[in-house]
Amino acid sequence: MAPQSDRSPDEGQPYFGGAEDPSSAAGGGSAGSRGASPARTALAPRETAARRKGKTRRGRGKARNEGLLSKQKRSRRMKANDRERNRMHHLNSALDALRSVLPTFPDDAKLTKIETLRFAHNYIWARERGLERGGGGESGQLKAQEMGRALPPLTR
DNA sequence: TAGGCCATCTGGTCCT
DNA sequence: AGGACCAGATGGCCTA
Repeated sequence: MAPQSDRSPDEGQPYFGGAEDPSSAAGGGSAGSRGASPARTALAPRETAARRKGKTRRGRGKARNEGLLSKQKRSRRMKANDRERNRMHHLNSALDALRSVLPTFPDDAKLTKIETLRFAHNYIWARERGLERGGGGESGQLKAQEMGRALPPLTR
């Protein structure tokens, strides 16, 4: 995974002034393919595509009150944005770490965020059950497919 | 084209 | 005062 190094602090360009800010990169995220569907298994990360095109995710329009904000307020906002971005990157890193220990089928399938959380919950649940039954050891190693069958209440 | 997923921005709230 | 956390809004990318 690529923590913050993924994006330089400079990329947190202010957008107060303009609608489109080409200098800012698309987020250093994840995403791509999703679980079960075989068609979505080996896709290039979305961020790459976004960057290639030099697209930006900037702009919400809402508080785009150009120049109305005081300099101090603006700089505070920019800093807050930066922190928020980093915070989310940390969160995503943790999610990636979680993904990496979960069995998926096919192996290279990438779970979405919500799928990762739900699957982790199910996985823990299933393993606990396995241990309870004295299976322990290798029998506790559930395959992703099996996980799909014996799912606890929390599924979608 | 619609729907899903995601990154980012933003303002509010709570905490230190 | 400033940082962390959160949820809503927005818009881009991708797949069916």
